[in-house]
Amino acid sequence: MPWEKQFDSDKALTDAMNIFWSRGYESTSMQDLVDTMGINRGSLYATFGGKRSLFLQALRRYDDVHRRAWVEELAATRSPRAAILQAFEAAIAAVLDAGSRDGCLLVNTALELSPHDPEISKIVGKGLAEMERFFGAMIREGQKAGEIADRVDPVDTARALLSLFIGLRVLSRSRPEAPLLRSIADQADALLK
Amino acid sequence: MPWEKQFDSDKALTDAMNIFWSRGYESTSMQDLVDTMGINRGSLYATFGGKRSLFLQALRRYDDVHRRAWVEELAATRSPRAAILQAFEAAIAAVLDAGSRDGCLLVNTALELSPHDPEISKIVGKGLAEMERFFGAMIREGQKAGEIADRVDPVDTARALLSLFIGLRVLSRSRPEAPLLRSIADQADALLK
DNA sequence: ATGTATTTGGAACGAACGTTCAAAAAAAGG
DNA sequence: CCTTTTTTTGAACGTTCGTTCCAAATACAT
Repeated sequence: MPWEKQFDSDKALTDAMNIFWSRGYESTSMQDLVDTMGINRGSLYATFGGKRSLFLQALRRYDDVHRRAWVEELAATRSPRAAILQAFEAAIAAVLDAGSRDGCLLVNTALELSPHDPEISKIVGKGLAEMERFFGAMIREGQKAGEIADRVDPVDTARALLSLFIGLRVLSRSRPEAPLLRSIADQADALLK
Repeated sequence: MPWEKQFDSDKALTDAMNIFWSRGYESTSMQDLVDTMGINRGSLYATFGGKRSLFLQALRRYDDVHRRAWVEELAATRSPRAAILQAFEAAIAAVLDAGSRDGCLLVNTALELSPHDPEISKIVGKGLAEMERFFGAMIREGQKAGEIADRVDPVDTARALLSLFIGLRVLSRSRPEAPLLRSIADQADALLK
Protein backbone atom coordinates (compact mmCIF):
# COMPACT_ATOMS: atom_id res chain seq x y z
CA MET A 1 0.00 0.00 0.00
CA PRO A 2 1.03 3.59 -0.48
CA TRP A 3 2.33 5.64 2.33
CA GLU A 4 1.69 9.19 3.31
CA LYS A 5 3.63 12.03 1.82
CA GLN A 6 6.43 13.06 4.11
CA PHE A 7 6.00 16.73 3.41
CA ASP A 8 3.04 19.03 3.88
CA SER A 9 1.96 19.82 0.34
CA ASP A 10 -0.32 22.57 1.64
CA LYS A 11 2.55 24.34 3.30
CA ALA A 12 4.72 23.78 0.23
CA LEU A 13 2.14 25.44 -2.00
CA THR A 14 1.88 28.36 0.42
CA ASP A 15 5.65 28.74 0.30
CA ALA A 16 5.57 28.71 -3.49
CA MET A 17 2.79 31.31 -3.48
CA ASN A 18 4.81 33.59 -1.23
CA ILE A 19 7.94 33.49 -3.33
CA PHE A 20 5.99 34.08 -6.56
CA TRP A 21 4.22 36.92 -4.75
CA SER A 22 7.48 38.56 -3.84
CA ARG A 23 9.57 37.94 -6.95
CA GLY A 24 7.15 37.27 -9.78
CA TYR A 25 7.06 34.35 -12.18
CA GLU A 26 10.07 34.77 -14.45
CA SER A 27 12.46 35.86 -11.72
CA THR A 28 11.71 32.79 -9.63
CA SER A 29 13.69 29.70 -10.66
CA MET A 30 12.85 26.09 -9.95
CA GLN A 31 15.97 26.03 -7.79
CA ASP A 32 14.57 28.90 -5.71
CA LEU A 33 11.33 26.98 -5.35
CA VAL A 34 13.05 23.73 -4.35
CA ASP A 35 15.08 25.59 -1.72
CA THR A 36 12.16 27.56 -0.32
CA MET A 37 9.54 24.84 -0.38
CA GLY A 38 11.89 22.41 1.35
CA ILE A 39 10.98 19.50 -0.89
CA ASN A 40 12.85 17.66 -3.59
CA ARG A 41 12.76 18.40 -7.30
CA GLY A 42 11.15 15.04 -8.03
CA SER A 43 8.48 15.50 -5.39
CA LEU A 44 7.79 18.97 -6.71
CA TYR A 45 7.22 17.76 -10.26
CA ALA A 46 5.23 14.71 -9.09
CA THR A 47 2.98 16.81 -6.87
CA PHE A 48 2.62 20.07 -8.78
CA GLY A 49 3.58 19.17 -12.32
CA GLY A 50 6.06 21.85 -13.35
CA LYS A 51 6.65 25.56 -12.94
CA ARG A 52 3.69 26.93 -14.86
CA SER A 53 1.29 24.44 -13.30
CA LEU A 54 2.65 25.27 -9.86
CA PHE A 55 2.21 28.96 -10.50
CA LEU A 56 -1.39 28.46 -11.59
CA GLN A 57 -2.12 26.57 -8.37
CA ALA A 58 -0.37 29.23 -6.32
CA LEU A 59 -2.33 31.96 -8.10
CA ARG A 60 -5.62 30.14 -7.54
CA ARG A 61 -4.80 29.71 -3.88
CA TYR A 62 -3.94 33.39 -3.58
CA ASP A 63 -7.21 34.30 -5.28
CA ASP A 64 -9.10 32.02 -2.91
CA VAL A 65 -7.40 33.07 0.33
CA HIS A 66 -6.23 36.65 -0.13
CA ARG A 67 -9.05 37.87 -2.33
CA ARG A 68 -12.23 35.76 -1.97
CA ALA A 69 -12.01 34.79 1.70
CA TRP A 70 -10.53 38.15 2.60
CA VAL A 71 -13.33 40.29 1.16
CA GLU A 72 -15.94 37.85 2.48
CA GLU A 73 -14.57 38.38 5.94
CA LEU A 74 -14.51 42.15 5.47
CA ALA A 75 -18.15 42.12 4.36
CA ALA A 76 -19.23 39.80 7.17
CA THR A 77 -17.62 41.60 10.09
CA ARG A 78 -18.08 45.26 9.22
CA SER A 79 -20.57 47.77 7.96
CA PRO A 80 -20.47 48.17 4.16
CA ARG A 81 -18.60 51.43 4.26
CA ALA A 82 -16.14 50.22 6.91
CA ALA A 83 -15.52 47.12 4.84
CA ILE A 84 -14.43 49.23 1.87
CA LEU A 85 -12.20 51.43 3.98
CA GLN A 86 -10.68 48.45 5.75
CA ALA A 87 -9.65 46.98 2.39
CA PHE A 88 -7.48 50.04 1.85
CA GLU A 89 -6.32 50.17 5.47
CA ALA A 90 -5.21 46.56 5.37
CA ALA A 91 -3.20 47.16 2.21
CA ILE A 92 -1.50 50.12 3.88
CA ALA A 93 -0.88 48.18 7.09
CA ALA A 94 0.86 45.44 5.13
CA VAL A 95 3.39 48.02 4.03
CA LEU A 96 3.76 50.16 7.15
CA ASP A 97 3.32 47.55 9.88
CA ALA A 98 4.64 44.40 8.27
CA GLY A 99 7.11 46.17 5.97
CA SER A 100 5.92 44.14 2.99
CA ARG A 101 6.70 45.37 -0.49
CA ASP A 102 4.95 42.45 -2.18
CA GLY A 103 1.76 44.28 -3.08
CA CYS A 104 -0.93 41.99 -4.50
CA LEU A 105 -0.15 38.86 -6.50
CA LEU A 106 -3.21 39.36 -8.72
CA VAL A 107 -2.09 42.88 -9.60
CA ASN A 108 1.53 41.82 -10.08
CA THR A 109 0.40 39.01 -12.36
CA ALA A 110 -1.97 41.30 -14.23
CA LEU A 111 1.10 43.17 -15.44
CA GLU A 112 3.66 40.41 -15.83
CA LEU A 113 1.69 37.60 -17.45
CA SER A 114 -1.89 38.59 -18.26
CA PRO A 115 -1.25 40.35 -21.57
CA HIS A 116 0.42 37.31 -23.10
CA ASP A 117 -1.22 34.34 -21.36
CA PRO A 118 -4.98 33.80 -21.82
CA GLU A 119 -5.36 31.17 -19.09
CA ILE A 120 -3.71 33.35 -16.48
CA SER A 121 -5.51 36.40 -17.82
CA LYS A 122 -8.80 34.66 -17.12
CA ILE A 123 -7.97 34.07 -13.45
CA VAL A 124 -6.64 37.57 -12.96
CA GLY A 125 -9.53 39.17 -14.82
CA LYS A 126 -12.04 37.27 -12.73
CA GLY A 127 -10.31 38.19 -9.48
CA LEU A 128 -10.21 41.88 -10.34
CA ALA A 129 -13.81 41.80 -11.55
CA GLU A 130 -14.84 40.24 -8.23
CA MET A 131 -13.07 43.03 -6.38
CA GLU A 132 -15.07 45.50 -8.45
CA ARG A 133 -18.28 43.61 -7.60
CA PHE A 134 -17.35 43.70 -3.91
CA PHE A 135 -16.92 47.48 -4.00
CA GLY A 136 -20.21 47.87 -5.92
CA ALA A 137 -22.15 45.65 -3.55
CA MET A 138 -20.79 47.45 -0.49
CA ILE A 139 -21.71 50.83 -1.99
CA ARG A 140 -25.29 49.73 -2.62
CA GLU A 141 -25.64 48.23 0.85
CA GLY A 142 -24.08 51.30 2.39
CA GLN A 143 -26.57 53.49 0.61
CA LYS A 144 -29.49 51.41 1.92
CA ALA A 145 -28.01 51.72 5.40
CA GLY A 146 -27.61 55.47 4.94
CA GLU A 147 -23.85 55.54 5.52
CA ILE A 148 -22.97 56.26 1.90
CA ALA A 149 -24.42 59.23 0.00
CA ASP A 150 -27.15 58.36 -2.50
CA ARG A 151 -25.55 60.69 -5.02
CA VAL A 152 -22.66 58.21 -5.37
CA ASP A 153 -22.94 56.14 -8.54
CA PRO A 154 -22.31 52.49 -7.59
CA VAL A 155 -20.93 51.37 -10.94
CA ASP A 156 -18.53 54.22 -11.64
CA THR A 157 -17.42 54.52 -8.03
CA ALA A 158 -16.75 50.81 -7.71
CA ARG A 159 -14.51 51.05 -10.77
CA ALA A 160 -12.74 54.09 -9.38
CA LEU A 161 -12.18 52.28 -6.08
CA LEU A 162 -10.78 49.31 -7.97
CA SER A 163 -8.39 51.58 -9.84
CA LEU A 164 -7.37 53.39 -6.64
CA PHE A 165 -6.83 50.04 -4.95
CA ILE A 166 -4.67 48.74 -7.78
CA GLY A 167 -2.68 51.97 -7.73
CA LEU A 168 -2.19 51.58 -4.00
CA ARG A 169 -0.84 48.08 -4.52
CA VAL A 170 1.55 49.22 -7.24
CA LEU A 171 2.83 52.08 -5.11
CA SER A 172 3.25 49.68 -2.19
CA ARG A 173 5.90 47.97 -4.28
CA SER A 174 7.62 51.03 -5.73
CA ARG A 175 6.99 54.00 -3.43
CA PRO A 176 6.03 52.61 -0.01
CA GLU A 177 5.74 56.02 1.66
CA ALA A 178 3.19 56.50 4.44
CA PRO A 179 1.81 59.96 3.45
CA LEU A 180 1.35 58.90 -0.17
CA LEU A 181 -0.52 55.73 0.72
CA ARG A 182 -2.59 57.51 3.38
CA SER A 183 -3.75 60.13 0.90
CA ILE A 184 -5.05 57.44 -1.41
CA ALA A 185 -7.06 55.80 1.35
CA ASP A 186 -8.41 59.22 2.34
CA GLN A 187 -9.51 59.92 -1.21
CA ALA A 188 -11.18 56.51 -1.44
CA ASP A 189 -13.08 57.55 1.66
CA ALA A 190 -13.94 60.90 0.11
CA LEU A 191 -15.48 59.22 -2.94
CA LEU A 192 -18.21 57.82 -0.68
CA LYS A 193 -19.23 61.13 0.92
CA MET B 1 39.86 56.94 -39.21
CA PRO B 2 36.65 55.43 -37.91
CA TRP B 3 33.61 55.20 -40.04
CA GLU B 4 30.02 55.89 -39.28
CA LYS B 5 27.81 53.30 -37.68
CA GLN B 6 25.80 51.46 -40.27
CA PHE B 7 22.74 51.27 -38.09
CA ASP B 8 20.66 53.96 -36.46
CA SER B 9 21.40 53.54 -32.77
CA ASP B 10 18.51 55.86 -31.92
CA LYS B 11 16.06 53.69 -33.76
CA ALA B 12 17.62 50.58 -32.23
CA LEU B 13 17.12 51.95 -28.72
CA THR B 14 13.52 52.81 -29.53
CA ASP B 15 12.99 49.26 -30.77
CA ALA B 16 14.48 47.90 -27.56
CA MET B 17 12.26 50.21 -25.49
CA ASN B 18 9.17 48.98 -27.31
CA ILE B 19 9.87 45.31 -26.79
CA PHE B 20 10.70 45.81 -23.10
CA TRP B 21 7.51 47.85 -22.86
CA SER B 22 5.44 45.03 -24.27
CA ARG B 23 7.07 42.00 -22.70
CA GLY B 24 8.93 43.21 -19.63
CA TYR B 25 12.55 42.66 -18.69
CA GLU B 26 12.85 38.98 -17.79
CA SER B 27 10.64 37.74 -20.61
CA THR B 28 12.71 39.52 -23.23
CA SER B 29 15.82 37.62 -24.32
CA MET B 30 18.91 39.02 -25.97
CA GLN B 31 17.94 36.97 -29.02
CA ASP B 32 14.58 38.77 -29.11
CA LEU B 33 16.43 42.06 -28.89
CA VAL B 34 18.91 41.17 -31.64
CA ASP B 35 16.06 40.13 -33.92
CA THR B 36 13.89 43.15 -33.20
CA MET B 37 16.58 45.81 -33.18
CA GLY B 38 17.98 44.56 -36.46
CA ILE B 39 21.58 44.85 -35.35
CA ASN B 40 24.24 42.32 -34.54
CA ARG B 41 24.99 40.88 -31.13
CA GLY B 42 28.48 42.36 -31.18
CA SER B 43 27.19 45.80 -32.12
CA LEU B 44 24.55 45.57 -29.44
CA TYR B 45 27.08 44.86 -26.70
CA ALA B 46 29.55 47.42 -28.05
CA THR B 47 26.91 50.14 -28.25
CA PHE B 48 24.67 49.45 -25.28
CA GLY B 49 26.80 47.29 -23.00
CA GLY B 50 24.57 44.35 -22.10
CA LYS B 51 20.96 43.59 -21.25
CA ARG B 52 20.62 45.46 -17.97
CA SER B 53 22.47 48.50 -19.28
CA LEU B 54 20.29 48.48 -22.39
CA PHE B 55 17.16 48.29 -20.27
CA LEU B 56 18.28 51.23 -18.15
CA GLN B 57 18.84 53.31 -21.28
CA ALA B 58 15.46 52.23 -22.69
CA LEU B 59 13.78 53.09 -19.39
CA ARG B 60 15.44 56.51 -19.27
CA ARG B 61 14.38 57.18 -22.84
CA TYR B 62 10.80 56.16 -22.02
CA ASP B 63 10.84 58.44 -18.98
CA ASP B 64 12.14 61.28 -21.12
CA VAL B 65 9.82 60.86 -24.09
CA HIS B 66 6.64 59.26 -22.80
CA ARG B 67 6.55 60.89 -19.40
CA ARG B 68 8.53 64.17 -19.28
CA ALA B 69 7.99 65.44 -22.83
CA TRP B 70 4.46 64.10 -22.87
CA VAL B 71 3.23 65.94 -19.77
CA GLU B 72 5.12 69.07 -20.80
CA GLU B 73 3.21 69.07 -24.05
CA LEU B 74 -0.07 68.47 -22.24
CA ALA B 75 0.60 71.39 -19.92
CA ALA B 76 1.73 73.69 -22.75
CA THR B 77 -1.16 73.12 -25.13
CA ARG B 78 -4.17 72.88 -22.86
CA SER B 79 -5.83 74.43 -19.87
CA PRO B 80 -4.73 72.87 -16.57
CA ARG B 81 -7.90 70.87 -16.14
CA ALA B 82 -7.96 69.73 -19.76
CA ALA B 83 -4.33 68.67 -19.44
CA ILE B 84 -5.20 66.34 -16.56
CA LEU B 85 -8.18 64.89 -18.37
CA GLN B 86 -6.21 64.44 -21.57
CA ALA B 87 -3.63 62.36 -19.70
CA PHE B 88 -6.38 59.88 -18.92
CA GLU B 89 -7.96 60.15 -22.37
CA ALA B 90 -4.67 59.44 -24.09
CA ALA B 91 -4.13 56.34 -21.98
CA ILE B 92 -7.60 55.11 -22.92
CA ALA B 93 -7.10 55.96 -26.59
CA ALA B 94 -3.92 53.88 -26.64
CA VAL B 95 -6.05 50.87 -25.71
CA LEU B 96 -9.24 51.52 -27.67
CA ASP B 97 -7.87 53.20 -30.79
CA ALA B 98 -4.43 51.67 -31.14
CA GLY B 99 -5.32 48.36 -29.48
CA SER B 100 -2.23 48.53 -27.30
CA ARG B 101 -2.07 46.39 -24.21
CA ASP B 102 1.37 47.63 -23.22
CA GLY B 103 0.24 50.05 -20.53
CA CYS B 104 3.07 52.20 -19.16
CA LEU B 105 6.67 51.04 -18.97
CA LEU B 106 7.26 52.95 -15.74
CA VAL B 107 4.29 51.25 -14.09
CA ASN B 108 5.22 47.85 -15.50
CA THR B 109 8.75 48.29 -14.21
CA ALA B 110 7.51 49.53 -10.84
CA LEU B 111 6.06 46.07 -10.30
CA GLU B 112 8.59 43.84 -12.02
CA LEU B 113 11.92 45.31 -10.95
CA SER B 114 11.56 48.20 -8.51
CA PRO B 115 11.18 46.18 -5.30
CA HIS B 116 14.46 44.34 -5.82
CA ASP B 117 16.63 46.79 -7.77
CA PRO B 118 17.54 50.13 -6.14
CA GLU B 119 18.93 51.77 -9.27
CA ILE B 120 15.81 51.04 -11.27
CA SER B 121 13.63 51.90 -8.30
CA LYS B 122 15.17 55.36 -8.28
CA ILE B 123 14.25 56.05 -11.91
CA VAL B 124 10.74 54.67 -11.51
CA GLY B 125 10.17 56.47 -8.22
CA LYS B 126 11.28 59.76 -9.73
CA GLY B 127 9.08 59.31 -12.79
CA LEU B 128 5.99 58.55 -10.70
CA ALA B 129 6.77 61.41 -8.33
CA GLU B 130 7.00 63.75 -11.31
CA MET B 131 3.60 62.55 -12.50
CA GLU B 132 2.26 63.39 -9.05
CA ARG B 133 3.85 66.84 -9.24
CA PHE B 134 2.28 67.37 -12.67
CA PHE B 135 -1.18 66.59 -11.33
CA GLY B 136 -0.59 68.84 -8.29
CA ALA B 137 0.67 71.75 -10.39
CA MET B 138 -2.27 71.48 -12.80
CA ILE B 139 -4.74 71.43 -9.91
CA ARG B 140 -3.26 74.60 -8.41
CA GLU B 141 -3.21 76.38 -11.75
CA GLY B 142 -6.72 75.22 -12.49
CA GLN B 143 -7.91 76.63 -9.22
CA LYS B 144 -6.31 80.00 -9.98
CA ALA B 145 -8.02 79.94 -13.36
CA GLY B 146 -11.32 79.03 -11.72
CA GLU B 147 -11.85 75.79 -13.61
CA ILE B 148 -11.15 73.52 -10.62
CA ALA B 149 -13.07 73.87 -7.36
CA ASP B 150 -11.15 75.51 -4.52
CA ARG B 151 -12.42 72.84 -2.16
CA VAL B 152 -10.18 70.31 -3.92
CA ASP B 153 -7.03 69.57 -1.92
CA PRO B 154 -4.07 69.69 -4.35
CA VAL B 155 -1.83 67.25 -2.47
CA ASP B 156 -4.35 64.52 -1.73
CA THR B 157 -6.08 64.84 -5.09
CA ALA B 158 -2.81 64.69 -7.03
CA ARG B 159 -2.01 61.46 -5.22
CA ALA B 160 -5.45 60.06 -5.92
CA LEU B 161 -5.09 60.96 -9.59
CA LEU B 162 -1.72 59.24 -9.67
CA SER B 163 -3.24 56.12 -8.16
CA LEU B 164 -6.19 56.22 -10.56
CA PHE B 165 -3.80 56.69 -13.46
CA ILE B 166 -1.65 53.75 -12.40
CA GLY B 167 -4.77 51.63 -11.99
CA LEU B 168 -5.88 52.63 -15.46
CA ARG B 169 -2.54 51.53 -16.88
CA VAL B 170 -2.68 48.18 -15.08
CA LEU B 171 -6.22 47.55 -16.28
CA SER B 172 -5.16 48.49 -19.82
CA ARG B 173 -2.96 45.41 -19.73
CA SER B 174 -5.32 42.99 -18.00
CA ARG B 175 -8.90 44.16 -18.59
CA PRO B 176 -8.87 46.47 -21.62
CA GLU B 177 -12.63 47.04 -21.62
CA ALA B 178 -13.99 50.39 -22.78
CA PRO B 179 -16.69 50.95 -20.11
CA LEU B 180 -14.31 50.11 -17.29
CA LEU B 181 -11.61 52.47 -18.52
CA ARG B 182 -14.13 55.21 -19.28
CA SER B 183 -15.53 55.09 -15.75
CA ILE B 184 -12.09 55.66 -14.32
CA ALA B 185 -11.51 58.73 -16.49
CA ASP B 186 -14.95 60.02 -15.51
CA GLN B 187 -14.18 59.62 -11.83
CA ALA B 188 -10.84 61.40 -12.29
CA ASP B 189 -12.86 64.24 -13.78
CA ALA B 190 -15.30 64.11 -10.87
CA LEU B 191 -12.48 64.53 -8.35
CA LEU B 192 -11.90 68.03 -9.72
CA LYS B 193 -15.49 69.25 -9.44
C1' DA C 1 46.31 51.51 -53.83
C1' DT C 2 47.53 50.68 -49.28
C1' DG C 3 47.12 51.00 -44.34
C1' DT C 4 44.42 51.60 -40.41
C1' DA C 5 40.62 51.73 -37.50
C1' DT C 6 36.16 50.14 -36.53
C1' DT C 7 32.07 47.48 -37.23
C1' DT C 8 30.08 43.37 -38.48
C1' DG C 9 28.58 38.54 -38.55
C1' DG C 10 28.44 34.34 -36.36
C1' DA C 11 30.53 30.79 -33.81
C1' DA C 12 31.34 29.49 -29.18
C1' DC C 13 31.52 30.10 -24.13
C1' DG C 14 30.17 28.64 -19.32
C1' DA C 15 26.24 29.04 -16.48
C1' DA C 16 21.61 28.52 -15.39
C1' DC C 17 17.27 27.22 -16.98
C1' DG C 18 13.09 23.74 -16.64
C1' DT C 19 12.65 18.99 -16.86
C1' DT C 20 13.34 13.89 -16.73
C1' DC C 21 14.83 9.58 -15.00
C1' DA C 22 16.51 5.55 -12.52
C1' DA C 23 18.19 3.84 -8.39
C1' DA C 24 17.82 4.04 -3.32
C1' DA C 25 14.91 4.46 0.75
C1' DA C 26 10.81 3.85 3.36
C1' DA C 27 6.28 2.38 5.05
C1' DA C 28 2.37 -1.02 4.89
C1' DG C 29 0.51 -5.87 3.86
C1' DG C 30 1.32 -10.75 3.87
C1' DC D 1 10.94 -10.99 6.79
C1' DC D 2 9.99 -10.37 2.36
C1' DT D 3 7.17 -8.21 -1.23
C1' DT D 4 4.88 -4.36 -2.98
C1' DT D 5 4.09 0.42 -3.78
C1' DT D 6 5.33 5.07 -3.57
C1' DT D 7 8.45 8.73 -2.38
C1' DT D 8 12.72 10.53 -2.18
C1' DT D 9 17.03 11.62 -3.97
C1' DG D 10 20.51 13.57 -6.88
C1' DA D 11 22.63 13.09 -11.09
C1' DA D 12 21.98 14.17 -15.79
C1' DC D 13 19.27 15.71 -19.75
C1' DG D 14 18.96 19.09 -23.70
C1' DT D 15 17.91 24.10 -24.19
C1' DT D 16 18.34 28.60 -23.72
C1' DC D 17 20.33 32.23 -21.22
C1' DG D 18 23.65 36.47 -21.32
C1' DT D 19 28.08 37.22 -22.81
C1' DT D 20 32.62 37.03 -25.21
C1' DC D 21 35.62 36.74 -28.95
C1' DC D 22 37.76 36.76 -33.59
C1' DA D 23 38.13 36.74 -38.39
C1' DA D 24 35.98 39.05 -42.34
C1' DA D 25 34.26 43.25 -44.19
C1' DT D 26 34.10 48.13 -44.63
C1' DA D 27 35.24 53.11 -45.17
C1' DC D 28 38.25 56.78 -44.42
C1' DA D 29 43.26 58.90 -44.65
C1' DT D 30 47.41 58.87 -46.83
